Parts: sequence; structure tokens; C-alpha cells
Amino acid sequence: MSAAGECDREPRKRADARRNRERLLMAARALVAEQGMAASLEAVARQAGLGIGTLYRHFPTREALVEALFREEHAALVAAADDLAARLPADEALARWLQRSLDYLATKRGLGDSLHQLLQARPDIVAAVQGGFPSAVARLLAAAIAQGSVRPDAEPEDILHTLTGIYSAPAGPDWRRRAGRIVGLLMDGLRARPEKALPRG
Amino acid sequence: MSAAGECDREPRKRADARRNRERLLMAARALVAEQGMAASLEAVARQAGLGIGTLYRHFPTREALVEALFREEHAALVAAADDLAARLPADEALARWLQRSLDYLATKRGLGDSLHQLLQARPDIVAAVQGGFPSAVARLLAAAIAQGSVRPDAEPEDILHTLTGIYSAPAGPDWRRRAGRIVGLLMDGLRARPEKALPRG
DNA sequence: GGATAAACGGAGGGTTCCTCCGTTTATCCA
DNA sequence: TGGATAAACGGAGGAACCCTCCGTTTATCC
Repeated sequence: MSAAGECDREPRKRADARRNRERLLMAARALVAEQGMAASLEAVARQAGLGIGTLYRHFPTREALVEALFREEHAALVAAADDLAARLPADEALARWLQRSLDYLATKRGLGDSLHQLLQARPDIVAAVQGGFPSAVARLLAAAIAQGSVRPDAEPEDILHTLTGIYSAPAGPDWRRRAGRIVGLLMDGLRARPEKALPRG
Repeated sequence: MSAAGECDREPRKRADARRNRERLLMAARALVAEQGMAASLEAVARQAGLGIGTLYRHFPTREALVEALFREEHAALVAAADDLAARLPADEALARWLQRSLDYLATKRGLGDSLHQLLQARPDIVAAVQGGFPSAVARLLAAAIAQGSVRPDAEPEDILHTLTGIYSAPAGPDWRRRAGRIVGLLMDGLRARPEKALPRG
């Protein structure tokens, strides 16, 4: 391993290549968010201001692009947890991060079956990524409890299960809004200083 | 309503049109079964021995075809329940019908997100179809219990939940085989004459 | 500043989608 | 039975998309 956690097995790309790869992912993210898998690869390249050939060199198949998008989003989400925790009061960090998670889930839903099939065909991806999410929830929650801004009997699973439910809720134009409201309610519940403790699981 | 349950609001198509509609659905069913949503509409028309124009006249959008396929399969499945019940011993009818249901579920899985999205966008379809399935299970099971070939403490939900689980099980080349095995086991369990009753729900 | 390997861009061939319209045919009635 | 006619058919054709290939541009190293 070299310094920045980068394995120098592969000799590090040229600067323009790295930059363009980033642009392609940004464009893909934007288009997928608004049209799901209907987004055409040519449109992605166009939106990134690059040629279609460049897209195909970076991502030889549609699957490769979806995979990269997924990994990137996941990494960014987990990184955001630490970032928010460092900059905000713990309960605020948790609240913001949950809203951020909803955006992530929204794109995951946008990918729909594509992603589902990809993950089923390639368990290695799941393995590489699994755990980051629950552990981020646990960290944020523990910090908020330690700081006293969230009730002490809250458990990470309360949050995880809520998110799971939201994720599998029927899609619709106002999915994101509803999801936001539900998470808002959940946060209020977590902040409450109740007379009775929650039933133990 | 006219005699055969056909509403004469719409003036009844020409014979060739009805025949061709049937052919298109058969072709679509076959292709979807083997390639999922990758099946091209032109291939469907070709397989049906018809022109692409004919397909588009019958099904103006891909959605329309998927919807018709879904409705048709569902109706056939429910009808099969009565047919089997009339011709076979009740437990055999149930067993056969469950296997038949798996084929139905397989095509539903093949349609994947397409169907999922369609059903979410058009609740009327769900409404038109809902109930047929559980009630068929209940009828077949009740008959088998009445006839004494299935244990009396069996409940329709035992079957419905098993099928739900099978439906959402990870896809794979041997999905159908595994599903068949599970249903076989379930049937053996239902036929068993146990010493202890099942726990009550 | 020049050499060179890496990266870029887009033309082009193949496929699919969907429309449009000239041709064929089932159905009806004299 | 046979002719009129509205309904149904078939497929050519334009647009969009997928993906490959290769000539051109450019970042990097000395």
C-alpha cells in the first residue's frame, strides 16, 4: 500500500483521465437521479462534455458504470458521517446524515433492478461495502447518546429498520418528501426525553 | 353485459385480430420467459409470424403488452385452480396448482422492474386482480382438508407466505428447481398426519 | 522543449423503437 | 354468391441507442 490508501499495483492514471472519470460519474449520477436506468450512455457522455469513446474506455459496460456509481455513493455517504460528526452537534449530525442517506437511497432506487441484479451476480461488491452503513449509524447514534441529545435507550436497529421500510416503500413522485418527513419524525422521537423507556428488543 | 361476460361497449374485434392478439401474447410469453425484458418487440412480432405494425396496433406501448401479459397469466392461473380441482383429488390439485403458480411467479420475476413500476403507477390493475390468488389457495386448501388428504390445521397463509418467500428469493439459474423443491416439501408437510398440531397463529 | 505513451473524440455499423401509409382481407348485405 | 368497405395487416424508414475502432490530441518525463 502507498501513502494515501492507494494500492500502487496499478500505476496511477493521468490527471485528465482521473478528472474525466469524475465528470462521467457526476453526469451519470445526475441523469440517473432524474431518469433512472432510462438514461442513455450517450447522454451521460454528452452531459459530461466528453466523447462517447471516453465513457466506454472508463466503463467498458453499463454494469461497470453502475457499479462504480454505487461504490462511490456508498463511500461518500460513509465519509459524510465522519465529516458531519466532526463539525456539528451529535444529534444534528445524525439528523443531517439521515437526510443525506435518503438521497443515497433515492439513487439506489433509481438504479432499480439493474443494481439488484448486479449485486446478486457479484457478491464481492456487497462484501466490500457491507457494514459501512450500519456502523456509521451506530457511531452517530452512540455519539448523540453520549452527548445527551438523544435518549439513551435508542438502538441503531430502530434507525436501520425505519430506513429499510422507507427504502421498500412504494415509489412515487413524493417518495423523497415522505421519506424526509418520516426521518424527521424519527429524529424527534429520538430526541424526546420520555417518561417510559422503549420496550427492550 | 352480453352473454359471455364480454361487455359490448366495444363492438368485438374481427376474427383475425383476436387470433393475432393471442399469437402476440403467446410469443411475448415465450420470449419473456427466456430473456426477460431484454426481449425486443420486433422479435416478439417475428416469433408470432406477424408484422411489427400489427404488434403496435394491438399494444401501443411496451407497458400495454406487459400489462396484458400479466392480466392474462393471472386469469389463467386462477382458472387453472378450478380446472384442476374438478379433475383431480384435492391434494393432487393443490400440488399441481402450486407448481403451476411457480411458473407464473417465474414470469413475474422475468418482468422484473417493468412490472413492478407498472403496478405502482397503475393501482387499478392491482385492484382488478387482487384477491384472486389468495382465494384460489384458500379454496384448494379447504377442499383438500375436507377430503382428508391434508392436515386440518393447515392455513392458507402457510402457503401464501412460503410463496412470498420463494418469490423474493435471490434469482439464479436454478431458482425454478429450488422453488419446486420447496413447494414439494411444503406439500409433504401438509399431507403429513402429525401427532402434534401446528402452533396456532 | 521534444519524445512518447496514454487518453480523447466521434464516425460508422448494427440493433431497436415507433410511425405512417399502401395493401390485403374479414365481414356484411344485396 | 359476389362486391363494397371498413378493419386489420406488413414493412419501409427515420430517429435514438449501443459499441468498436482508429486517427488526433495531450499530459508526463527526461
